[in-house]
Amino acid sequence: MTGTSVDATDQRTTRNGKRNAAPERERSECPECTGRIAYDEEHGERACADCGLVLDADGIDYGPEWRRFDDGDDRCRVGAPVTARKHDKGLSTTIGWQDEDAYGNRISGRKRRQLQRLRTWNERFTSKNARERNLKQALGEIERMASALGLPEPCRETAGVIYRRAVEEELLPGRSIEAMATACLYAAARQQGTPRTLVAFASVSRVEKLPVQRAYRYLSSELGLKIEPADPIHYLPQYASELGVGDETERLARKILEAAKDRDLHSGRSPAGLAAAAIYGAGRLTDEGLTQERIGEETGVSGVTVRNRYRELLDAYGATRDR
DNA sequence: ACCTTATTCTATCGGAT
DNA sequence: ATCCGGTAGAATAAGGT
Repeated sequence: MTGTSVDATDQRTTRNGKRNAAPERERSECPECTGRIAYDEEHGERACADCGLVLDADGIDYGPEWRRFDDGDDRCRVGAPVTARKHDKGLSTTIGWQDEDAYGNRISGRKRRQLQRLRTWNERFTSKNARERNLKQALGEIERMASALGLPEPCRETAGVIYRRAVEEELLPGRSIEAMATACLYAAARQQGTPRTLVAFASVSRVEKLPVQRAYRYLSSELGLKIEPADPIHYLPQYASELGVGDETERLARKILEAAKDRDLHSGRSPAGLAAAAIYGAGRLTDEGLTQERIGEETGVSGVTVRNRYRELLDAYGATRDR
């Protein structure tokens, strides 16, 4: 398999499957002298162009990190993207199980025996030591649970990355692979904004809830995982389409949430609940005819929570507009 | 490992349009 | 008749010791 024959245009993905786009940096003014803020790519710093005040250091370079030396500026990657979901990052060769040649014809008994031997040895080489086998098992478990819970690919990928870090940091000895794998997936799901409850994980996992909880706590403290509460606005598009509300309502809900954010209504509240309440409140203002019950059905947020939130949200929204 | 605290959920009921 | 708003008690998640 040579990389050069791969169609270049489809391979423009990074390791985690995301597009290679730099996030926009907000253009702002220097708080000291109101000068222009410039971003220094080379040093990863954001600093005032006039007085030199450094606002943000150690930025991440989102640009492509490879170049090509022949003519052309098409800096595509070649080959399949590397994945953290396979214990060997998907780099190793696999030998198909079918006893067929490339044209689908049956192959002779002698060849079959040869293939069988090759498979056996390939297996022995690719997962040679205990550590690799553990990794293989854990990643298999992550895949299994993720499918059971319907978690998307980036989430599984992240879980794999976290698990690898846990292995590197030697967090595994003394605790079950299964619990740790479940905890990794739980963490990844939250990081990726597709959270599931701990109970849901316990139901698909082979271990109880408690060990998973402990493993997760251990993980997040030892690895310093920064898991921030999701922004309620992220839930809006999903909920809006499930409920079939119009663009107008969705836009209004977005405004309501932004107003709420200004007044610190977020702290401690569940993002999903806020999003659901915002849609309900917006629907009320635009006469969408949404009932609390229907919101609850589609979003999994109870009517009580919707009630408690949407009043606060509308108050905040009204107050912000009056100013 | 246990306990505390804030939040949300389920079930339920009275009142309003 | 359906929807809204409120309440009580259980469950949950997260943090502290």
